[in-house]
Amino acid sequence: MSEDTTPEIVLALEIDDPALADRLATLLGNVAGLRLAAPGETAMASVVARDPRVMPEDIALTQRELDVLALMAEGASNKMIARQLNISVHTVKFHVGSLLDKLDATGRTDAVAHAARRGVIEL
Amino acid sequence: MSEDTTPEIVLALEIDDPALADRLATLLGNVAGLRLAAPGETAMASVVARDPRVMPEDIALTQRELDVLALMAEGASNKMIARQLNISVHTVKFHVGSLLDKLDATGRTDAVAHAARRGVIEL
DNA sequence: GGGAGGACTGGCCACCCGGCCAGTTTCGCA
DNA sequence: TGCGAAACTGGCCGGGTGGCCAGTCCTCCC
Repeated sequence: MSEDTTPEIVLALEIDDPALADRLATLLGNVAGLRLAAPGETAMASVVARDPRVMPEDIALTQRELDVLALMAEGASNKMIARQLNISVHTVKFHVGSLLDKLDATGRTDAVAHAARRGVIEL
Repeated sequence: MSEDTTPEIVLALEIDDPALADRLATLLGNVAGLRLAAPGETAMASVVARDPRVMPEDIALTQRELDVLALMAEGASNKMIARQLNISVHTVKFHVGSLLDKLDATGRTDAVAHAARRGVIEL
């Protein structure tokens, strides 16, 4: 069938590491049906670095901590989280405390930022 | 040098759109020197969707607000921000208030999350 | 010269946050 | 069967946060 519909995928490279970026550009540049985005062009998808700094899973958050963390990322207060999860504010504080500890954060804002950086949560 | 170090690039697909993900998987699956990551495998880079929310600067934050925002994302308290920027805590609160307003956030955590989502700051 | 906006500062105050102490139940596992 | 981990709850309290009021300096622009 003729490819007049040309479902060509435009990919952007967003890689800091020059070496890796170069290799990717070389490899991806020769793939039919795929094109690297021109500077400033709007791409359909991007290739981003998945840096090797402490990958998740070694953080080991409990399910409940994940619940609390997700609501924290929404900007919810302890009171709101308590209401949402049907637990007391004290319990929320308990989980928040564990999160600050495990994520090595100084406060809830820092905790959310750290978690997002490590891919534990998605903003 | 010989290629015993096998510089094979491991790519992860993090695309929500099933159609796009499928096409990418097909295209990228046949590229020599490149491999798609197995589920759970640590990838060197990821292919992510470049959603159309082009993050325009319609938010219009002042330079000072950006300064404060950046430090907020680091988990800094108002006091720390004041010290860092050599201004009073009151002024920091003033800027934080403007930030909450402009970013439509309920608190500093929410503000940082919103800003990160819109690409105003990088975590 | 007068207005508008930005940056900056102060006081005051209700509320929230995080850390400390203490306790309970439930569950899985050795 | 006992023991640890997880989840849950309470009181207390110092300090942080955010919203309100007020004001002073600038600079840019009509």
